[in-house]
Amino acid sequence: MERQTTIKDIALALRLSTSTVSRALRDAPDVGEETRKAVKALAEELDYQPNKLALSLLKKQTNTIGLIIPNLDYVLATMVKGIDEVALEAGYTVMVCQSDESFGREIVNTKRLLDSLVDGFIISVSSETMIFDHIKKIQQKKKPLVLFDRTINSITAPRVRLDNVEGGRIATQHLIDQGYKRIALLAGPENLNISNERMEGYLQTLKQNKIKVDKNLIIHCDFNQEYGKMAAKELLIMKNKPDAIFAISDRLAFGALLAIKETGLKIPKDIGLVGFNNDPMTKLMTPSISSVEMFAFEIGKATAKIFLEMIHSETDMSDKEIIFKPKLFVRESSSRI
Amino acid sequence: MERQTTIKDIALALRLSTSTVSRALRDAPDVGEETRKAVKALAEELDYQPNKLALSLLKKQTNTIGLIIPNLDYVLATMVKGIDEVALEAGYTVMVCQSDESFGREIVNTKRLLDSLVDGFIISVSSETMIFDHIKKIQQKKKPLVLFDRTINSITAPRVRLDNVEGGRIATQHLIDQGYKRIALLAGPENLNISNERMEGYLQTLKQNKIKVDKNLIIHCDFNQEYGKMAAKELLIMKNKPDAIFAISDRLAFGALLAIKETGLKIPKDIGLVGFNNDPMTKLMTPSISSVEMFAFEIGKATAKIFLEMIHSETDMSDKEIIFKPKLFVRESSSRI
DNA sequence: TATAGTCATGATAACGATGCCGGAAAGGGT
DNA sequence: ACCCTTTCCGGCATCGTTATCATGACTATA
Repeated sequence: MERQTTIKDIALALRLSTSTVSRALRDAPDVGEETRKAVKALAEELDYQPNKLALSLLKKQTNTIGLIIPNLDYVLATMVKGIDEVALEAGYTVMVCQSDESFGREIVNTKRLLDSLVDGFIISVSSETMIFDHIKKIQQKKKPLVLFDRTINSITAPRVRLDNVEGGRIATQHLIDQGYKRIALLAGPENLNISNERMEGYLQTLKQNKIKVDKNLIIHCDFNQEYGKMAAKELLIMKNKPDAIFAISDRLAFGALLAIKETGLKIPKDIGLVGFNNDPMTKLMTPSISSVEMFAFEIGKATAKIFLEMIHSETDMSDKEIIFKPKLFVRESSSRI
Repeated sequence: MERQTTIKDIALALRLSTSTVSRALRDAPDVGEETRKAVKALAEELDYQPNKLALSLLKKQTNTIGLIIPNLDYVLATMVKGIDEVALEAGYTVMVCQSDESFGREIVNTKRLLDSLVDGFIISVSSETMIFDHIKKIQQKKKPLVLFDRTINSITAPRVRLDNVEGGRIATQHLIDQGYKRIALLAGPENLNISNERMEGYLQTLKQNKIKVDKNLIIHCDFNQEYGKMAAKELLIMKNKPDAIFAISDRLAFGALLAIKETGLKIPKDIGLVGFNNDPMTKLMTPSISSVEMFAFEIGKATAKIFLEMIHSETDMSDKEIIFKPKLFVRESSSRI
């Protein structure tokens, strides 16, 4: 590791004080025109780069955002891209940590990021997370915190998310409109808000349409193809089996698709299927799968913007909430009219 | 942002010097048993966390790895996971930057990471990158550098990658074994090693099997479903069209699958298809797509391990190269015997 | 009893940069 | 000739930590 040229080197070479060099480089007013030029020329020549560590230590600011996410699937990767784009633009670097859906790792991650003195946090919690002490600790230290996608009600912080209830609603209503009567729900982990909200939309819509809710048609499982397939199989061997499945995530829908194919049922004639996330893969499946778009990239960008606002303004934003409206993309898997 | 408790606070409270406190906390030998206990107790009480910035400044070491990748698709996300796991274990934090397949952004990213004084770099280049000055600059500064997946021949640095020639070979041989005669190649961007190596395997295998190479059957395009679909269409409207397609990545294969379906050709009877990466989605397509597994997670882990070795040992490792052997997973899209 | 050798601790410099204060030199006005 | 302002620059403290050296007290040894 080569020694970096420092302000001191320049000062020494030019017989100036470090103060003057510092001022010259930052275009401060109190510097003679000639010295300024000389300093800049030498800095250029020696490829001088200010040492960010020294600056961060002094200013108590690292220009770094700690981002904690449960995994890197299509949706999250897209959100990360949005966050990254806005953050970079504003001169911030993002440190991404995957909790891998594990509560323990999420805690370790927050601790590490806290230790490395990030300026703040952007978090989407793991599916295991039910205790929030680690998140409260962030707030105790008065670090800016924004929650996104998988938000938490018991934490007071700005949040950016989809209107998941509405998402559940439009998906369910669409299935009803297509004439499906017994609509099953492949729900996600029970403690996640996004699961419960989408389920809420599902329940509301059934009620509005005077369809009785059958609890046997609701199955909770982790966001994973295999589990999706198993859960769907369970549904399909029921005596009074569903004629449609609303999967709370496309990955579950993919699993369900496999299960349905194995039973030999025809989609969308015998059974309808709607997913969630609008993963590009939904278009490619046979049949293509209807899905709810959640504008992941936009959510990412909005999240980063709020974070930056929080950093730069002093006003309390803890009750700020940005909610995106979902949009259903209808494809073959649910078009039988 | 709350003021963190420092070593000075503890020293002041206990009427000790900062030196003593520092020693006590680090379990250095020259400290009285009682003072050590007192210091540790107070540190615990005040929730003292050593300031990493100050340490980094002093030690000229940030325990941070700069990771530059072209995107976050399935393969890269998996590799990142592998890198992350090993790095975290060793006390390193990874700063992930996406170049988004753009040469310009790759340069900006290296610059930023260089500025933030990461301890070294792990890079997989963008598909646009053909000039490597920014990478050479990293080496000039004597920062450890490991290339992975998409490696570069003209840069002397340890690399971890798949045996892509072999990957091309087994895919092609498999198609030949299944009786396909006119095998087309959906190649990636022309300047990427992985493209050319997989193509090399394809060409070698054709020759070994005494099949004449038809250049019209080779189409280069970016890693993107849409392009894959377009390219495949081009192939399928040829007068003397292929009876099999080997796509250099699963995303291209997905596109090709769509194109084939639109023409009404039957897979695998009329036309065979093999992809690359063994994306979990290949299993879910109808028909399921044969694909070459590239052990992304293992490549990620190996990459991080080499990086750590480079950091910790002084020996020159620039000629180290770890090559993983690919494995073909045969599925419906190419099983016609 | 003098001397060397522990042991526990303190003082100081250093990492690289900035911010504040103070001072010299030059110039202008009366 | 004096004072005041402006211009330009240096010195010092600071951020939080560790490393090195110095110091003082006490113990063991001859």
